[in-house]
Amino acid sequence: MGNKKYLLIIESPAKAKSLSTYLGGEYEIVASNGHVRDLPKDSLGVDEANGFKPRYVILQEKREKVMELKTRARNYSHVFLAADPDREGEAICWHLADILERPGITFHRLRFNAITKDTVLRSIENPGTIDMQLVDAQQARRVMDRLVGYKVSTWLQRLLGRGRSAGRVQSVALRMIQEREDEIRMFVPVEYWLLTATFSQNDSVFKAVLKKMDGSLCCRPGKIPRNEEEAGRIVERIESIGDSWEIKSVKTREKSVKPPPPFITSSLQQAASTKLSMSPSVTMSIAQKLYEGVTVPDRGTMGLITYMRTDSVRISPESLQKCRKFLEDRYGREYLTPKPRRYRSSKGSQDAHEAIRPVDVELTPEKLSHHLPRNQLALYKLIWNRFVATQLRDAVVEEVTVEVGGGGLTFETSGEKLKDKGFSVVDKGMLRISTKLPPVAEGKVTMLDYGSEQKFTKPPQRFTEAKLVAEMKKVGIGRPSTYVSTIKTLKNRRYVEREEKYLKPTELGTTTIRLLTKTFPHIFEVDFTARMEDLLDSIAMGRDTYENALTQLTVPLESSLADAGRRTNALKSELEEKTGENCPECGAPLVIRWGKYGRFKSCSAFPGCRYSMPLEREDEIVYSGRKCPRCDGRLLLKKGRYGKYLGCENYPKCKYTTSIPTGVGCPVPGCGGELVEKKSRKGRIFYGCSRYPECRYALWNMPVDKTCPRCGFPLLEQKKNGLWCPSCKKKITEQ
DNA sequence: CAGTGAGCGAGCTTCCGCTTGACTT
Repeated sequence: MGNKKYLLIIESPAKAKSLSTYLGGEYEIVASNGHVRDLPKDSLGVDEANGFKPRYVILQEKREKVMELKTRARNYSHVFLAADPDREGEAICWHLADILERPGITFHRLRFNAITKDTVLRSIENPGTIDMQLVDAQQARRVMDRLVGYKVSTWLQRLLGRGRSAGRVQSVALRMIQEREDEIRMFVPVEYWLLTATFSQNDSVFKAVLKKMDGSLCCRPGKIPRNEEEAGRIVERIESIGDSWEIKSVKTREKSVKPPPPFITSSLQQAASTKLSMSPSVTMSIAQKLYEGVTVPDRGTMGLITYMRTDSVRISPESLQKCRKFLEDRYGREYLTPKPRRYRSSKGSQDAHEAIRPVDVELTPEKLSHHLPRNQLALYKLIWNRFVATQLRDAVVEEVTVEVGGGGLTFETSGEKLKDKGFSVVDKGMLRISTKLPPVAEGKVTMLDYGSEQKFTKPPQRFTEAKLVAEMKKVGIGRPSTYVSTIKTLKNRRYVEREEKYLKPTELGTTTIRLLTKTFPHIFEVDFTARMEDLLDSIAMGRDTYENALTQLTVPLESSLADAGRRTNALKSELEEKTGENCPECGAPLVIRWGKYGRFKSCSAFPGCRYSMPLEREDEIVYSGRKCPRCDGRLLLKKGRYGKYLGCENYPKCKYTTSIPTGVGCPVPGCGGELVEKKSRKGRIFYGCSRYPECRYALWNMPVDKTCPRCGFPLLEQKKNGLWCPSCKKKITEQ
């Protein structure tokens, strides 16, 4: 205390640390660690009859923190509240002021959206007051989520057992996963054929695809040829043309490619997923470490990146200047864009933070390479590259399109060539270029070869976690701080499962979302959140009131709830599957119902009769008549933490387990084992020998049908080395 | 790149959004 004059409260401890370097000894800086007060957990906490008045309680886990804040605040008559300059931040400030209020204390609201000395000092010279309209908008958001969440979850639990949940965000996310699944299921592949030919001109050889026949497009879905017969007829026509093929045109077109915008939470998760195979949750925890900082020799401990939970692509002017200076020194002025390239944030963005960028461009990934763990370095590099690329000039790609004609048929091929590296000078991988074409010119060509290929249109892919986040961001549900936890909730509730890296709905998930969309058609759709956001904006702008907006928003909810209440029993019996069996105790029909742990067989006379029986589950299915090699018991298909496996029926007497056989023998000569499906610690499926650890043969994909040219040993396919012989311990290059 | 296992249940837990450490899953 002593020399301190003011108390300043901010959300994050890491920000508190940086602030203390800018503000002199007059300020005592404390972090609130996010929200400190919320609606009570164990009751609705909203007085609907009284203007939706909320009742708040101190968060259990923040009791100590609030005590600390109160004690500290006692020493000051001026308290600065510096939570993020957005809706949630405003509410945090108001809750804090409400808690710390006492005679003789004055609160000042600070708003800065980048932690630089300039912005912080400027905002401290012009402090404001708490914006109650913005606070009301947040309260309306909070209360609406509570009303939807608790009321619908309670109803859902009557149908599907305890623990089930529904919410404005999670249920729409589940719906997106389900709708994608439905599309895949409904998908009808369309057959089409590609007619290809290889041509040569002087020393150049290239492959082209038939594109037009007698002036109309072909070789694509819905066009001719649609089957083998039609393809055959075109092949005949190609043959009849003989050697009168000619390159009709060689067109070149230059296109410039802009660098992608700097990272925000969702795009960082997406890029880390595709380029580094990191899940969104892993990405966020690594990013958190980079943000909190690492110790760099000679520079002490410092945060390496700006805040990682952001939806803004804004870049602070200071860092922009520094970045451009750095790039000028490194690559020369000509590599820079003439004017700084700026990006505009999308609609619905709250813009409280900057984009995710390196705090100091001078700290290049190379400089840090010995001070960071590998995964942190990889993520930092991704962020650093993406940031500096924004200030570099466009790349230029030359696209060459070649048309070969003969007798009414036109073949086409194209290739790309990099004319100007532009921004990709920092990382080649930022630009994807298709293959080059050899040099050709208009005039005669020879057809060396031709053929036809059967193709089918492909169904859309399931969402990866990162793709789901990208989609949520696109439609405006969820926030940077909640993307990961929403997915986690869907998994915890057993609504979705991960298969490989893709999300798919479980039976429970499908049942749940069907019930919800049917019963609450206006709540669990993307438009509901959009409408809510519009109303929240109106509150913030003073065009509407808290109570009015909530009244409007609860109309569709209440009418659906009333309807749901009336239909509960009907829906409940609809969900009950008949078994055709009768209860052994009372003779009433047996039905399948949903319980806490999934479906089970129950007497329809419940609660009069309490007979119940577990369903025959997957783990009770005998797996293809295989016997346990230790005790001759039957092997059962089980589901464990690491996926499916086979276990002996005599468990726990016999603890034999093995993985799922593939029916393919182990290729190691004289081994006699069989390849089985396994899951690595990271969850990836691979195939290994059933005689492990005596035989250590293993591979990522199903056996490659190749043997070592030196010793005849079956080859492994390795990501790093390609084909690799485990016997010679050498990399094999294919001939 | 290598592990795995319970016998319940049908109404009292559930939401979204801010932040990090917390110990026993």
